[in-house]
Amino acid sequence: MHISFPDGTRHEFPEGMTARKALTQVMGSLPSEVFAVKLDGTPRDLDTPLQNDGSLEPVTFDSEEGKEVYRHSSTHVMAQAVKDCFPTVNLTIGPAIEEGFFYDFAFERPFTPEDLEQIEKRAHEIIQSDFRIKRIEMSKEEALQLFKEKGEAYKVELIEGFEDQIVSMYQQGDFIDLCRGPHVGSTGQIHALKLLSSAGAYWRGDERNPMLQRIYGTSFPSQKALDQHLTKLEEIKRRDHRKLGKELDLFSIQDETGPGLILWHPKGALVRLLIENFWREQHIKNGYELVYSPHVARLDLWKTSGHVDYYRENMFAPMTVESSEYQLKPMNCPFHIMVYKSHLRSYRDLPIRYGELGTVYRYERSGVLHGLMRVRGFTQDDAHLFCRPDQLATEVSRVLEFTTMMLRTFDFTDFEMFLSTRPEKAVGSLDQWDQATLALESALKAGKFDYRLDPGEGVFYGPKIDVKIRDALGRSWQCSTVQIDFNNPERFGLTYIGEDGKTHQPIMIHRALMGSIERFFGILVEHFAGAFPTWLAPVQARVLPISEKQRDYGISMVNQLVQAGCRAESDLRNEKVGLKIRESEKAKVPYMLVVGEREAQANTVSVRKRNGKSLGEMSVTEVVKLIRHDDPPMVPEGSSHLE
RNA sequence: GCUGGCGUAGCUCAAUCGGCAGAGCAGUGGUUUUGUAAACCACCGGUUGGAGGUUCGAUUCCUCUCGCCAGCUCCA
Repeated sequence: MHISFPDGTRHEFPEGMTARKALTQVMGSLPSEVFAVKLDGTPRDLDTPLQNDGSLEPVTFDSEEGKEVYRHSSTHVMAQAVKDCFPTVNLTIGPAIEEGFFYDFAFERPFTPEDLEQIEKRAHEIIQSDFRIKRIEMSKEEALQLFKEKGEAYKVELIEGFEDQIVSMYQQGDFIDLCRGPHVGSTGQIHALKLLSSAGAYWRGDERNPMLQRIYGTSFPSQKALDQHLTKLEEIKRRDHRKLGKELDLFSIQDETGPGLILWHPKGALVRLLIENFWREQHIKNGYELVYSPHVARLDLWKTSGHVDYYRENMFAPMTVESSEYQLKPMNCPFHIMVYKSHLRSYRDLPIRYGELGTVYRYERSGVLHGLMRVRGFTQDDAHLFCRPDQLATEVSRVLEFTTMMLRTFDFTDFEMFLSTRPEKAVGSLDQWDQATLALESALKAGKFDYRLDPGEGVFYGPKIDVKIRDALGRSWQCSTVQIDFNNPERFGLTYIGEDGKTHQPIMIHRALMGSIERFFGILVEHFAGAFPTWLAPVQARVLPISEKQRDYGISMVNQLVQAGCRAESDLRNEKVGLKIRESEKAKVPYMLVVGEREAQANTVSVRKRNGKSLGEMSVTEVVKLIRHDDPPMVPEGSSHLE
């Protein structure tokens, strides 16, 4: 039997030798960080017997597969600990997730923080005991018998759903769990484990099923790596846009106004205005025409568009006005369609691109609302493109290009693209869906964008490309979306006159680059930790006189800056400059301009950046240059606004 | 919507077993005239989210309700 290794070597082994022994032989000794293997590319236990020729490579925490195996074993350790502490719990499922793991237990009450402490302590003991983790295979009948005896009803339900007649289990100490595997060799290979939180979760994710008690945790190969992760969690808390939004006085959501409805305070509103101005400018440059549309419309319009049939659960209830029903808009598309329909269109007119910062209202279940990220009233940076079939791929390509340019301007340079295909609840023929999906795919390929498939995640009227961005903490957010729609042109009877003099149906593209302004703004706040780049900072410079003697000089500096187009203000309070600096620092003002006796004499200001760096004395003209330097889109591609 | 936790001054948070609701910051008035992340003094500030109940007495216990937080489901 011949086995090849990642270094390109091939070795011969007797049949049935375990992967562990084979690796040990080849590598001299098995490094302690190796806890699993990949056999022909599939993760397996170290003790998997080798049966045929194939390839073998060691698995460590450094790979995605490795992390998954490691966390999966971690959750088994946690489950064992829970069973030890609370023998009456029933086991359900416990997978690895992106940054850790969870396990769902059926238990008569929620776990308290004290319970978690106790469980974590027990988990550490289990790790100390270094139990060998053994794979056991048995027939479905035997497995059912075993879990029935143990009273593990959920496990029985799971096994009953299996098609295979052979079921695998993993055992460590006296703990045995149904599991596909693979796992690390022994519990001692989990080095740093921490339980993070507990919460309710439904069995099989369905709210009609019983509520289970889920415990979240994470694990790392070293305490240091775990600590780093915990520090990052702290950083996420520190940057929370809800916290910063309050501290920086950007926006509020108030009980009296209603949940999920945003009040933009002057500073937040100014940042939003800057974003929107940039957006409008760029759209005009890119061949879009801007339109406005009302916030309500006759319900009939939404019947025609299909929203009443396909989107009702997300719509506010209709209202009756003069005995006809009106609907608060959940989307902008029908309006743009009506603008298109207001004229007879020629093939020469296409593509037509209508853009609007359109505010929509959607009913969201109360439990899902979250700061600016998930709200009930928000503004989409929406556009609808109407084009001929032969223009479709080009238009999608242009949109993708425009999207990445826009996102780069806001310091997002790391994108992931997803192609979403037909969902179960959908309109239109399969043929139309195939055509549209193909067009999106060709645009992705033309732009040389890497992308992944998201099967069944399309919108009811067509397939889409979603763009996710990665923020400064490596979290990904979905903002941009490009959706093809064959359906609405048909529903609304859209036409254009072709070269042949006959009527044809245009294809529609729905697209948003930032998605929702509210959400995008929230993402920006967290990405920059509240320290907006100078071009977006609500206050770009604050003049700080040392004493009241420089009051007039300070005022004249501010006036000059404002005249030159900078957003500047002064802090003339009877306070020490230390306090003024502290407060400007907390307000994340990019430039602090200290003026005292010396500066007033020399007609300069002393420039201090918000990162604490001093740039020395400068004239106002130089400061203006400094501030205007990174106005978009003069920012060179790929450069970061972050300090 | 569901499960659990929480709701006290503009903000951040105290208040023992049910016994006069308190501090820092912010605000206001004054003193100080200040050199790169907090000068000092005084004052003001509350229907303890709302409604009901138990009690001699409720921030505290109970019921309902609104909102927030975490998670589930869903999603821009």
